[in-house]
Amino acid sequence: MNSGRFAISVHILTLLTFSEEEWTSSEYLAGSININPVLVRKELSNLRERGLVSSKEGKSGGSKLARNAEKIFMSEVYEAVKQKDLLGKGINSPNPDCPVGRKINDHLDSLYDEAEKTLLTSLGKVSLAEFCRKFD
Amino acid sequence: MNSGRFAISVHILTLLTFSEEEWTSSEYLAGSININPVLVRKELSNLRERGLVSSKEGKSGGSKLARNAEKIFMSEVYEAVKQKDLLGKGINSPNPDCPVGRKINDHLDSLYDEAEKTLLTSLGKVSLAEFCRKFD
DNA sequence: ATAACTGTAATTATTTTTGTTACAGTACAA
DNA sequence: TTGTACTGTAACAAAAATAATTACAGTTAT
Repeated sequence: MNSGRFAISVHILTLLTFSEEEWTSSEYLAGSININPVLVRKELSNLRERGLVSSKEGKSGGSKLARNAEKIFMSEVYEAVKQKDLLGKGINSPNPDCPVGRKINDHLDSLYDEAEKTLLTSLGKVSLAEFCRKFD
Repeated sequence: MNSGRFAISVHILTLLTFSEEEWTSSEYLAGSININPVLVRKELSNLRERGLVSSKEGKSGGSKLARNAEKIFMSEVYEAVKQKDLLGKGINSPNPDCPVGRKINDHLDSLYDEAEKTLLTSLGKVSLAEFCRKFD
C-alpha cells in the first residue's frame, strides 16, 4: 500500500476533527502537514468519494468531516487509501513453466487476504475520535 | 513495506523447500521467479542475515534453507524484508508550530505498532511448510 | 465584480525500486 | 594448477512510483 497517503489522510482527518463544524481550507491543512495544497485536495477528493469528508466550494469554502469522528474508523482510512494490495498481490510474472512459478501468485493472494483481514480488524477498533483524544 | 520483495523472498523460500538438501543456484531461482539473478542474490543475502537460508560459494554452490520449513514462519519473512514501517512511520515532516503536526507522528507510530503486531501474529501462524503444501 | 475558495489536468522533479554490468573471491574437479 | 561454475557486492543505469508545481476553470460569499 501507499504508506505516505495513509499518514496524510489521517492527518487531514485529525485536523478536521479539531475544527468540526468549520469549513477548513486545503491551504490550512497543507500548512500543518507541510505538503502541497494540491496533494491535500487530491487526498480530500479521495476521502470524499469514500464518504469520509464533505467539501464546499467557493469563498469561505473548505472541508469537514462527513460524520462524527466517533463513527469513522482507521480501517476506513486504510481502505480509502489503498490501491495496491498489502504485500504486493500478483505483481510478479513468474515463469509458468515452473510448477511453483505457475501457482505461487494464487497462494500468495490467499496469504495476503488473510493477513489483510487481520489488519483491518485491528484498525477497525480505532475510531478517529479515539485517535484524536491522544492529542489532549 | 516493500511489497515486491516479500513475494520474491517467499518465492525463493518455496523453491528451496522443494529442493531441500540440494544447493540451488541463484540462476535457477531467478529463472522461476523471472527476475534478475543479482536481485535474487541480494534477497538471499538478506535472508541469510536473518538466518533463514545458508549459501555455499564456489562451483556447485548455491543456497538452501537454514532450517526445516516447518520452523520458518511468514512473519519472519515479513520482518526480514521490511525496512520501512507498515504504514509509513514518521515519513512526513509536519509543521511543528501546529499542535497536531507536532505530535501526530508519535501517535501514528503507536497506531502502526499495534496494527503491525496483529499482522505479525497472523503471519506467524503460517509456516513455510504449510504454505508449500498448497502446491501439491 | 472581486476575492477566496475548490477541482482537476498537465507537467516536471524527486525518490524509490528494479535491473544491469562488472568483477573479485571461492570451491570443486580434472 | 587451471578452468569452470558458482557467490557476493559495488557501481551504475533504467524504469516506475510519488510528490510538487503550475495553471486555470468553476463556485460562492460579500
